[in-house]
Amino acid sequence: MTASPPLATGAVTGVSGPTISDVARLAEVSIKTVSRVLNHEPGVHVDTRAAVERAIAELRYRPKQSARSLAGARSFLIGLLYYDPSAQFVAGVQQGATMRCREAGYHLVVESLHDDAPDLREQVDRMVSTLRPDGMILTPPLCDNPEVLAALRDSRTPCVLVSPGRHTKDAGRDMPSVRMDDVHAAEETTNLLLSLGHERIAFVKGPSSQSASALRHQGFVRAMKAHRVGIVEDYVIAGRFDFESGVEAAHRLLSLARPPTAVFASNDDMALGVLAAAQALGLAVPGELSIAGFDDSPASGLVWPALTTVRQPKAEMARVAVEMLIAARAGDFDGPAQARGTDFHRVLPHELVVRDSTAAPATQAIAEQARARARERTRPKR
Amino acid sequence: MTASPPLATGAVTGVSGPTISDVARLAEVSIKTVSRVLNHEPGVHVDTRAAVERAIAELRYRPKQSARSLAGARSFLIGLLYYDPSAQFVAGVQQGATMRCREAGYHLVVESLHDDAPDLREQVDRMVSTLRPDGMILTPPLCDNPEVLAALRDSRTPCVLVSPGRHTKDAGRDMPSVRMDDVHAAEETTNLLLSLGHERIAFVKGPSSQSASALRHQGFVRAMKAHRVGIVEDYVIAGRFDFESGVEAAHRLLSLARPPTAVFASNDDMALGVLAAAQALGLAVPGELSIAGFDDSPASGLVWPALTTVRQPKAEMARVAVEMLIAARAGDFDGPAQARGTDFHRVLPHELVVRDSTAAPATQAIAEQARARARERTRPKR
DNA sequence: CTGAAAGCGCTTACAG
DNA sequence: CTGAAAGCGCTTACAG
Repeated sequence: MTASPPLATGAVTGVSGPTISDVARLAEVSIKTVSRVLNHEPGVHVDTRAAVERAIAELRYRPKQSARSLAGARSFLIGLLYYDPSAQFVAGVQQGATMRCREAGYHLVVESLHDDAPDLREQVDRMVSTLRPDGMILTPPLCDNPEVLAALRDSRTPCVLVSPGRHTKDAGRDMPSVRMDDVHAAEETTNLLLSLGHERIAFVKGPSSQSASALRHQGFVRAMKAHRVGIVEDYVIAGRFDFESGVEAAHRLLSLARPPTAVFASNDDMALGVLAAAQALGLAVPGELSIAGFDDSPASGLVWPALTTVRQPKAEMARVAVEMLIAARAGDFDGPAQARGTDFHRVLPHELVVRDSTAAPATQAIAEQARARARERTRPKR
Repeated sequence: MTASPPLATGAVTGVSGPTISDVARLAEVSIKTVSRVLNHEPGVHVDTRAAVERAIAELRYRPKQSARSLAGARSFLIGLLYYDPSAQFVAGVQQGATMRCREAGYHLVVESLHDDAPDLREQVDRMVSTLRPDGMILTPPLCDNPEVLAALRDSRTPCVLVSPGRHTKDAGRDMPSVRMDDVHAAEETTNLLLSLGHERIAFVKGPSSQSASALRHQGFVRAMKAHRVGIVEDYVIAGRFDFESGVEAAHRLLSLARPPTAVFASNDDMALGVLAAAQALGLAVPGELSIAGFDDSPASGLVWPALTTVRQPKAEMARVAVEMLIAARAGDFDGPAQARGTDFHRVLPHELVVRDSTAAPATQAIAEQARARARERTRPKR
């Protein structure tokens, strides 16, 4: 009811901002033409386009996501589903995804779901049906969860799986994916140890529930066989991808009559456990024991000595995932299905990060002596 | 044009799902009444409400965010702005925020912004005007960035600052905040070292650009003064909150004629650096040197010995932030301003995590000897 | 190359 | 306690 204060031309309600009509009025065209410019549709005269763009800039106009979403087929929202929030892996993926989304005018909605929540399907359903995201990015272990995949399939939401695992019957074989080559990376890491002169190389496996475990072990075996170096049964230990199981593995390995000169732990948390245990036992790393990890977690570069490890292309995988999602949007009802050509399943390059925890094995005498010392200190776990 | 196949009652287009009209029809009420039930408005007959809820359940109906957002004042979207994606701090905040959002029927949109991007304001503007989030959560250092704060203030978007720093003129003194008591936490940590018998306690400061630095240092000073223990000037080193500056600090401290028996590094990354350096110099931790950190980063529990540190209530702060945002929504135009009472600035309890890197100082003789040994090995940095 | 009309699925006043 | 109408700000067919 109060008279509005003098405002710049075209200014509207101070709070809700200019609309497409304001732009149309200023540019002296219809809202349909503004819409065409907004969506980069072809068939707009270059002068008209310029006029509209000028009006948009002058009014600082931004189309409202909710209006576009309600009227059209796109929501400009991409969902990221993950389980362990503290996981470095997710942080890297999220970083890549937000960057690529911003570039494309999309926004990233994140949801942390417990892998075995009773209402998991319900939670996924709710997100999809209320938000209508244009696509979903799934990280392990959710990208291997049949319940989650089924919910998403039913909703016809385009998905991209990042580092998915075993493709069982219910899994996302029919869904596009982005991954790195775990087998090859593990092979390279093993080759590094072999090339340093190690022959007594131990391997600490991950849990069988995670697909990366088998792949990394496979790479280890392949490299050893290629170099005709025997794999000692006692040198292959089952771990759980956590620090504690790395500690346990180290105790078992270092109390052997003939302990290994190098340990390849198939993720950094376990490698950190091996390192901690070795140091606690008085072994010098890498002088008396070489250790390699996998993941390039932040901690791997913060310990002493810094861990040799494998860097996963986390952000890159996410960027590619977002691109696949945006490309697959609209038009094709069965989304990804038709893209099933060359790049339905993408594999991105990784990087072997050689740092300070790996070196040539000490000469026989010194090494034996050191390990004997360690063995003495090893007490049976209670 | 083709005859639709037989479908269950009320079923609509397979892909877009049921609408509020479908629910209204099934419950034999108007859509307005369904809307009332959806929004938990009072003044709906209990029987009517029950009927509507039954219809909602039967149809598995979910209101569409975009339609609610376009028609109403809420978007059911909360934004989280952060800078460093790998930071453990952000991961904890995000975890708490997604959980609380889910409980409240909201969704979390994340945006990673570079603190000194040239188009920072533009980026914030774009997010706010296209998404119209009901609120924004800001983490350091963005919550202290005048440009970001100005953009948000202009857009009239309710904000909550998590762990904001110095309240300068342009800062968010007028915005609600959630934090922990850094001063008190640092005081407690110092008290722990003092109670173990340490008197020669060094302190590694953070960069002056970060507000936590001064607060933690203040807590250290307060504890030392309270116990009438002198603060040796050479024991207070300027760090940068990173691993490398921890290493440097350790080298400086351990090459002193009279080195400290304990080091309180004011964040974990620096404490990890001190630990690595000490171990590289052959010092036993905590036997010959006690080390305490701050943050409870994942790495702090993965090293050997595990670091004594302070756990910040990250997820809790985020939960509270989301609650403040939801509570402040609608009605009050100046949002948070009116809540300025008891809980405009909330302080949440932290936890001192005592682990294995702190112990009583070794007896004078042994300790001196150990440090002398270390001193010999210390080489001047080039 | 451009536009007028209808409609997406809700909430907001307003009326009863 | 309940509902009919209008409208949020866009895109979708469709027409010219």
